[in-house]
Amino acid sequence: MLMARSSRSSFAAADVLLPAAMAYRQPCSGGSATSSYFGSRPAAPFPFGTAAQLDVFECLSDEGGAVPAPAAVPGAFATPPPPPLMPAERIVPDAAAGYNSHARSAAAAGEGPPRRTDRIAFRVRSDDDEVLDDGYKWRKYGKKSVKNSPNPRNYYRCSTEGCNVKKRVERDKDDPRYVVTMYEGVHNHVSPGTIYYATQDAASGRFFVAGMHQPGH
DNA sequence: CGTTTTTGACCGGCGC
DNA sequence: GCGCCGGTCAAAAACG
Repeated sequence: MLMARSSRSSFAAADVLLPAAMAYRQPCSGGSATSSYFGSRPAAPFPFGTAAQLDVFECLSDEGGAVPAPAAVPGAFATPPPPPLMPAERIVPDAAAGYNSHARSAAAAGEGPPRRTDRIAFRVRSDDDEVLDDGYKWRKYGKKSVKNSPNPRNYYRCSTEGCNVKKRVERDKDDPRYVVTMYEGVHNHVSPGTIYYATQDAASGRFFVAGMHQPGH
């Protein structure tokens, strides 16, 4: 079967600015593009452009459920999954519930204290592509149809060695124009296509994290 | 030729 | 205990 690979998401009109961690995806040809399962049409070179319509519907952790958006990383490394900088436009209870359920299972699976994981779910407007290209390189390792959705759920793992970040992607059952992406874990490396650096404002002491695409990469 | 995708099987948790 | 369900594995195929 011929699969379209390395196609990129093209999203509808922008509503919300994307978090810095994912806002700048370089259109580097020939590599490191997030693999795509459903997408098959040519897409914009910049999947996000400057922004995309995005719903961050919940940020979950094993410690106490919903947590506020992760603080910006005041350094250049250990870039977290795309942090929700914007308030949720809409809560998607089913998907969040499913994720909570999984969190419980994961915690119960091992003995001892529940492991700390960072879980974030996004809901992104995407008419024709399933995969949210966030600058990391993902390897698909599973696909499963889920009970309450006509759409299959796809499982991805960060293909960088030693990085155990996972994400699952499924189309919103209530509104097929949206794609729900759930991240689990924190990358222990920099995005392959992106350099992040931080500068500190002398006056306020605030850090500004910027993403720049690496020249020639 | 190395990497990624595909897909059915397998496994563990949970509810009944 | 059993069946359902979601998540992962792994071998083969496909792709660049």
